[in-house]
Amino acid sequence: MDLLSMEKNKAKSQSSRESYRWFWDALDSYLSDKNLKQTQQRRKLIELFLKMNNHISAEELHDAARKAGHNIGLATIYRTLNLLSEADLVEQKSFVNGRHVYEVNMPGEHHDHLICLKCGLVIEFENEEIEKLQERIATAHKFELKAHRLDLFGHCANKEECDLRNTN
Amino acid sequence: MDLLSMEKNKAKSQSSRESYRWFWDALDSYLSDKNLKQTQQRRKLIELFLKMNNHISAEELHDAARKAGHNIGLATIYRTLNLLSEADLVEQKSFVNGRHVYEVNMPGEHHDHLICLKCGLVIEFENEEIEKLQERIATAHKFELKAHRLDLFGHCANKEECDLRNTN
DNA sequence: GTGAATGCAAACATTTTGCAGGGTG
DNA sequence: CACCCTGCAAAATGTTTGCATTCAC
Repeated sequence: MDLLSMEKNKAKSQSSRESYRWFWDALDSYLSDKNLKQTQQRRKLIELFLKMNNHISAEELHDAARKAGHNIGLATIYRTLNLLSEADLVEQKSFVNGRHVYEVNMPGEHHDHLICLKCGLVIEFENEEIEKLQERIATAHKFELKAHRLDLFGHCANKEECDLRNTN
Repeated sequence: MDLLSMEKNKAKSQSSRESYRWFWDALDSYLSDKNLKQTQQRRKLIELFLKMNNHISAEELHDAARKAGHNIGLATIYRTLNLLSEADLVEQKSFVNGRHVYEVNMPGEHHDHLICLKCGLVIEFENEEIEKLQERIATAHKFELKAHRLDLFGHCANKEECDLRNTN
C-alpha cells in the first residue's frame, strides 16, 4: 500500500535534455501547420521554460530571461505562452490570486497537485484509481470527460524549509 | 453502481430559507469576535448571494444588487466577499480567466464540479471514495490535508440547452 | 518582399487601497 | 464618540492590443 511508489517519477525524465524532443517536434509541426515562424526569442523562452521547474508564471519567465541576458518584452512572454497553450503543449492554470502559471502538458499524463498552503510547495502526483472514479462519475452524469483538475491543499511536513520559503 | 444516487442532493436544502441559519450564526460570531459591525450593505449583499446560485462573481453580485435597487459600490462587494472568505464561510475559486467566483462553504461538505466546456454548465457532485483516496495520498506525502479542489471538464449530454447557453 | 514577430507603450480587466463622510455598537 | 464601513476615485496588478520596426521564410 505504498502510494508513493505507485506514482511515476517524472522529475528524472524531465531533467534530461533529450526527453523534450517530442516537445520541440510537436512545436515545429504546429508552427509550420499554421504558417508561423521560428524566432530567436521563442526558442530562448521555451528553452528556459523547459529548464525551469513546472508551474512558471509569465513574470518568472520574464525574470529568467532577463537574468540569462535576453531583453525580451513581457508581451512576448505572454504571446509565447499563449501560443504553447493553443498548441496544447503547455497548460495554463490558476492556483491562487489572479496569476496564471503554466506547465508542460505531457500527452497522456496527468498533473494533479499537492500544494502547501504555507509555503507554496507543489508536489505532483498521479493516481489511477482516482482517474477511473472520475471517468465513472462523468459517465454517470452523461458527460464526455475531456480534462480534469485535482488540487489538494494542506500543510507540508518539512517545517524549516516551509518557513524559509514562506519568508519570500 | 448508481453513482448519482450516492451523492447528496444539496439543491433542495440550499433553496429553503431556514437552511442558512448556520451561515448567519457563524457570521454573527465572526463579526463580534473580530469587533466588526453589522451593516445594511453586508446583510443585503449576503442575502442576495445566498439566494443566487453558487459560483457568483463580484460583478454578478454587483449587478444583482443594482437590480434589487441598492446602490452598493463594487469595492464593498469585494470587501464583503473577502470578509466571508476569511471567515471561511465562502470559498474563492478561479475556474477560468482571471475572474474569481465564490461559493458557499458548507462545513463538512465538499464541492467538486463537473463543468461543460461548451456551455459552462456546472454540476456539483460528491464522492466518498475519491475523498478517501485524497486523504491517503496526502498522508503518503506527509501532508496534512486542509482542502481540495476537483473539477472535471467535459461536454454535457444535452445538446439543445448547451447550444442555447453557449450563445450568451 | 510578404507577412509574422518583436518591443514598447497604451489599453484593458479585475481587484485593492486611500480618503472623507456616514453609520454602528 | 470611537472606530468600523461605505462610496468614490485612484492605484495596483495581471494580461492583451496597437503600432512601427525588424526578422524569418
